Amino acid sequence: MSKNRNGQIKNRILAGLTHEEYERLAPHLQETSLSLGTILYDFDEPITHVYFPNNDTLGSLLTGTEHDAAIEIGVTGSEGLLGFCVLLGIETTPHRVLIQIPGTALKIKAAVLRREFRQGGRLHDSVLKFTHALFTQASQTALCNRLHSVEGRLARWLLTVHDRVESDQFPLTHDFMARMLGANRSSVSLTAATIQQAGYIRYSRGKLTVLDREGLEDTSCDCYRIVKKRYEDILNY
Amino acid sequence: MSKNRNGQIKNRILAGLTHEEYERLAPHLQETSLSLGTILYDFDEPITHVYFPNNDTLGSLLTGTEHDAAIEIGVTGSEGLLGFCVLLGIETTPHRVLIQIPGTALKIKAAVLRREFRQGGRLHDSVLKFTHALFTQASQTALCNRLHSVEGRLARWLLTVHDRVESDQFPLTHDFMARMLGANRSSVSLTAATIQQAGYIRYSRGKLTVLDREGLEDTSCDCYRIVKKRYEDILNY
DNA sequence: ACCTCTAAGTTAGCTACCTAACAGAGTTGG
DNA sequence: CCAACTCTGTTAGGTAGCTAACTTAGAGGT
Repeated sequence: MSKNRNGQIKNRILAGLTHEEYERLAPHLQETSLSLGTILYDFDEPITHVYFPNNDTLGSLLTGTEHDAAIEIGVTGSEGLLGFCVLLGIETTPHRVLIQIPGTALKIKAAVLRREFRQGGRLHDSVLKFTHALFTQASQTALCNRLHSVEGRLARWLLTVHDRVESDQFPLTHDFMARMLGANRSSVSLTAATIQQAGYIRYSRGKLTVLDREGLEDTSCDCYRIVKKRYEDILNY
Repeated sequence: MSKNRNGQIKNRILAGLTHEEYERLAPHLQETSLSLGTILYDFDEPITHVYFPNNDTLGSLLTGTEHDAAIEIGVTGSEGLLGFCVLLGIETTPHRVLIQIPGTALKIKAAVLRREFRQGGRLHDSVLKFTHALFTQASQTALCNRLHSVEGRLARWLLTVHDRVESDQFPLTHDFMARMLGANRSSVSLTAATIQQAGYIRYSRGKLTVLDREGLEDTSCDCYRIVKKRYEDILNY
């Protein structure tokens, strides 16, 4: 259990709580492992539990319609929490949340967390800041989806994922990336091949390795840099 | 001044406050008229004042980069407030906010509003619900920008604007719509002509009239309906 | 009545990306 | 070791919407 000593808490929101706040929540936090592809929440479903990802885990927030495949509007790792919107005053979520990089998280009942949130302390403030950061991510994605090429978007996306996991290698197929980006699988294959030929990444049958972040940053559209800067400013990285 | 009697308050957040809350804020609220094209906030600028639009006024939230023109990620009318993110724990905004339909709003110092927000009453809860609603709007726009045609997006956008103003007619040029949608002006002109020929709208030199909402709803992508439903659920319309 | 501006109509040519295949290569399981 | 499956490579053909013009038409000012 990553509890008790603050240094061992792998989630940044939990790590930022006061001792008293943490002690109130600790008895209710339960370490859970989240496997690849798990759908934690789905559109308009009620949220009963909230998850604080550790720094090996990544969740994707997706938006959809009845006729379209769902596409990603943002990702959350150990800098935030999954299911945040249950704290904003409504019990359902407008997003599907998918475990993109498997790992562990601390799970808590929504009602318990809401009670602590209502106290208005550090938890409250951190959650609102995180919400703000995630909002900027979604906003920038809206622009990016409209104006930027598959190549720029793919590089941005890889950097965003890489920032949130411990390893340079993670499980990822072209098909999955295409679905997240709302692009065609063949377009992603062509683009990924280009990026691989440039030596920035290597991949094979669902395992992707980041080799050259600088190269990816040059390939990415500006959105990566913009969102990263805002995250730093808002969350005091 | 739309003060004192609750029935006269044209902004839904203010109208939903308790009598005590409203009385605390009232001395600090100042009615202001906002003219077309005013930029209330710009990227990464500090927010000193927050605005509660009356139901004749509409603000656009834009996202941008250095190299691209700014595009819209959502709109806010009398259901919300402009400058909400100053309440989420950081003084700057990631959005440019532009007055799209001119009208009036109640203006208040950010510091005063923040103090009331921290009390944790109705204002607090309403602002968070509004934030949630706006988040769903931005998320859906991210999908819409990626997957839907100019025609669907334009119809969606017209309905979204129309929902938030009193009149069927409002000032709007093709060029402006194109910039909001992140589309080309000529594409918008072609599409607008089609919609006009169908009898759903009429326009001339910057004045647009909505003639047939049902027609527009048929032309729009699903995003309009989805976001409208979520707004109703979240804000209890 | 004329000039100037801004809004909207229109067109030709281009391109990034999509759709829809099929092929090959690695991986897993019986 | 073979079958079945998953992941990636690749290609041909189509198209929505872009770029970049030029044209036409109201509206306002002098």
